[in-house]
Amino acid sequence: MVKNKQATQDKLIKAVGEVLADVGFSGVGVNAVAKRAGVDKVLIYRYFGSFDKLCLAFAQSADFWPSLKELIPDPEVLSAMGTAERVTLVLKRFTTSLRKRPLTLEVMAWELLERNAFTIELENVREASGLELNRFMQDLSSNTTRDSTDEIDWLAITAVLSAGMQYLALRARKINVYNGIELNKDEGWMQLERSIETLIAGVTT
Amino acid sequence: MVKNKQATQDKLIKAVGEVLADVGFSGVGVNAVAKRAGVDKVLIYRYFGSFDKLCLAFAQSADFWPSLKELIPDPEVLSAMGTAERVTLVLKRFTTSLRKRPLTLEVMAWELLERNAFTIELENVREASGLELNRFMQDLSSNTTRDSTDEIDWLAITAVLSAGMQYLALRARKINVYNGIELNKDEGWMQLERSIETLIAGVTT
DNA sequence: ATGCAATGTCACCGCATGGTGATATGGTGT
DNA sequence: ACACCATATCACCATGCGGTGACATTGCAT
Repeated sequence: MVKNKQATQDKLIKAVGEVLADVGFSGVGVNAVAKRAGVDKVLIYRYFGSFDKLCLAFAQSADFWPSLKELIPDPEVLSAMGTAERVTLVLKRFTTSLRKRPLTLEVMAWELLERNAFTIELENVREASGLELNRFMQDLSSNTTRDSTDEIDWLAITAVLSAGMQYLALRARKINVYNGIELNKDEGWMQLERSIETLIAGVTT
Repeated sequence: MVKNKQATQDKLIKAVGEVLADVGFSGVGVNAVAKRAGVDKVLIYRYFGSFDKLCLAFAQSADFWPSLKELIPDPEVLSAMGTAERVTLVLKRFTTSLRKRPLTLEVMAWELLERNAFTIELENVREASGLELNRFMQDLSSNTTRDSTDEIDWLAITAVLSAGMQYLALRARKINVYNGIELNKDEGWMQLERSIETLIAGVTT
């Protein structure tokens, strides 16, 4: 038995993610996490105060949500595009980033059912990130030559489309088909991407 | 104490819905449902075999999912429209019908996290309903004069858009704002509907 | 009215959960 | 070497869960 507070804390935080990944949200609890960390559960209360606080620590530690620079590593490239192409590209990247994060998806699904430390924390990160992204996109737009797309409600349009891709990413975890689209195959997702292209392109013509 | 099998079964089935509505999915269990029905939980096992089967009975009893004739009570009106208007209208109706069903939304959210009697049954109903709807829409289209919209991937487009509205309906239960859209106000939803109009109209021009 | 199956009640089991107090053991400064 | 405090362990509690067997009551056919 080695005694090292920091290491134990880290083990606990890591264990939350592992349990979440292994057995899903329903298995995430004091006993399971402590067992997984190979540590007594009482340490959760000693070091984090409560289980919720531990969850919160985990939510802050991992990169749950696609960061701005993950979505837009190349602002100068984007700024050379028209609004439609730019929005399309970012939506695609957003979807891809999301699908790469099984833990985020698990918590996002959770978020639709319960409000707890996890979901509230993710919510905060997401809101901040969304605002940042919108601001960024607006800045890019204002640098672009003004065109016929100015009076379009991009906020609402991206809301519907990003919500759609999020929902499909969530469903894909459990169910393979939605409305005839095969969510378990890349072909299905390409089909969806093409739809987004078509939809957004149509708006600007 | 009155003895009436049928009445007791009905009480149990009804209680599932009440518990689900009151405390959400996490409270749905043998004990809570039996208590709510004012009946001993052993009767669940006697009459339904298992708790899952009771849930299944409930899922089948309620009108969980918008029926075809709820979405399209007026096929002759729709058949007089162009494809774009028709798809738009049905999508709007679909959204409205969904938002009126808090229990369905609860189970749909549940569905993204767990597969159980409830969610699997709803899944079946939904699949059947979706197929029926798609077939119906296709029939309507074939009655319409052929136009430039023929080669469009309507399946994928309606998938994205309906998925988006579903996700937003789910989120609206817990969180009031998404990407700047106020999901707790009718104005927000009208904004979303207008986006759908714009998007679909754009595709066909 | 009587007998008996159908219906409903109750008490209990094993198990897992979140949470806590007393206790043992390791690391560290003197 | 010792003492001491932070660190970690263990045993335990109350509670709620799904599930089951033994028992009481009702209603109905004879």
